Amino acid sequence: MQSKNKHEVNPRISADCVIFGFDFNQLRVLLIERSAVENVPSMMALPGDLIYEEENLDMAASRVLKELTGLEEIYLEQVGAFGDPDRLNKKNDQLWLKAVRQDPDARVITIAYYSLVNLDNYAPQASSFAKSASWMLVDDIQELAFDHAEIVSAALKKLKDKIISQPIGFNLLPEKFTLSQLHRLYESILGRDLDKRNFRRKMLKLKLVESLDEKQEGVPHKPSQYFKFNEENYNKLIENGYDNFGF
Amino acid sequence: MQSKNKHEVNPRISADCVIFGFDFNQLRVLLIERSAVENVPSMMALPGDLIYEEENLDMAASRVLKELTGLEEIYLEQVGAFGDPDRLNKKNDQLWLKAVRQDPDARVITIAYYSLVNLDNYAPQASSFAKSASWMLVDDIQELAFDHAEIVSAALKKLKDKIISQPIGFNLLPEKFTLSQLHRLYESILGRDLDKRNFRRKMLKLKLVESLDEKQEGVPHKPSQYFKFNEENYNKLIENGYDNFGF
DNA sequence: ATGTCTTTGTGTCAATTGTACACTTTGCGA
DNA sequence: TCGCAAAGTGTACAATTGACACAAAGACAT
Repeated sequence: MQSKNKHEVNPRISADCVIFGFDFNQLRVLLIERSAVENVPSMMALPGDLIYEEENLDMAASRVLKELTGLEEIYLEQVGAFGDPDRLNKKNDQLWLKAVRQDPDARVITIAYYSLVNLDNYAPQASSFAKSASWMLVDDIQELAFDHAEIVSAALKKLKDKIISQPIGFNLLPEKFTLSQLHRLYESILGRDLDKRNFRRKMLKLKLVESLDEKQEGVPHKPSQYFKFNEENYNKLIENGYDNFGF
Repeated sequence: MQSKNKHEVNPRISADCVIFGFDFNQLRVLLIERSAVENVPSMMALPGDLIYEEENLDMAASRVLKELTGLEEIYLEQVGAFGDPDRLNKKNDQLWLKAVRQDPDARVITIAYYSLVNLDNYAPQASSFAKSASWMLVDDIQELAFDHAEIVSAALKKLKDKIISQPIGFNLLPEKFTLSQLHRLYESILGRDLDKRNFRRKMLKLKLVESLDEKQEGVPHKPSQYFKFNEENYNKLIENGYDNFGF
């Protein structure tokens, strides 16, 4: 590395979080509403914050997550860094920054993360940026503030890649769940239909799920068996070098 | 995002490159020698530089790559951001920074990239940091400056994941190559043996390689057929949603 | 010219995995 | 008791994987 010269940039660094949740039917992302200012209407954005001095990048992302959802020890994975010089330069983004920020022209490089949370555990927090957070359907997301739509796409792509090689989907479900729910979860992440029988066969053969002595109650149809994730078998599988859950 | 407060950090941002090459037998990484100062012996490090004002992250990595190798339009992929507050705090790293840098205590967050180059095209450049660059065997890399060993590991992991789903390995080879070379390339990246016949069968069935009317000459054994990568068929394959080259 | 050396290049068979597909079961509620 | 809605289940065929061994080509040395 070279010593400092006039070309070098002195940017601010933020962590932005793509927080995925699953409503038992569709995949959702927790977005916050960026306030309206003057002629700029409000707009959805990813939660995020600048990184603190004593923090590493993962800690910053965890902090954002905690402030917004109250959750800790959540599955979290880095998506990557987004740092185009003009990533904050769309017209409305500029107007908004000028109205709100002390240094609206500062370059901001963001480190993006995605996390998987169980919607049941989500309790909206009264943090400064959580004024109006909402779980948007991934498929409905249109325009977002800054380059956040691009970040969501990258996060989703990463999630798709990951979920076919590691059963991280369990993080989106409660401890007990039905195979139909798990099936629907995989379909909604991958964006395509999966054969029900083949899906079940695979999950059961790998022994990643374990049947509980409990069934659904009060549903107007045949009640479903509950299952739980078998972490022990999962660890055995990956120890033995198995890394393809292949859908 | 919130407005600035005393906790926020004002780091410098660099791009570091893990440049992979293949010597037809083993996978190598291009490292530079960090100069010795006072009581700190010289040490190998990744090439990198701080990011300039008008540059995006990919451009910074390309620039580092060009300055060191003279190469442009090279396969380049982001590994991720490395930003632990203490990533520059090992004792020797601190001493070195104090001897060399104007602001040795500045926090530096680095965006790591890996790139794949064809060793034949490599011509050492006389850039400021390229004084003594050398292609080290990946398997021989021991201690590196800062957290660079960790970055190399992460890059290699990413490369392994990628190469089994996309045939990016061709970037490490000249235009014409033999199937044995390609075979050995996959083995050296994945770190395990692959059955020769099964490997050839798969590559040929996918039509990713195309036989040329040319054979090796002057080798003291049966000469090998030359092949080239068939990009057209590759594009057809991925258009049709095929994403598993599966080794 | 003959033999040796080294690497290339090739086929088959069994096991596993993927894929397509339809009907019965269960419990609720009308 | 009937209808409804989702759960749960098996089979047959195709495709892919994985294991395995020997002949062919050319260079070189004798």
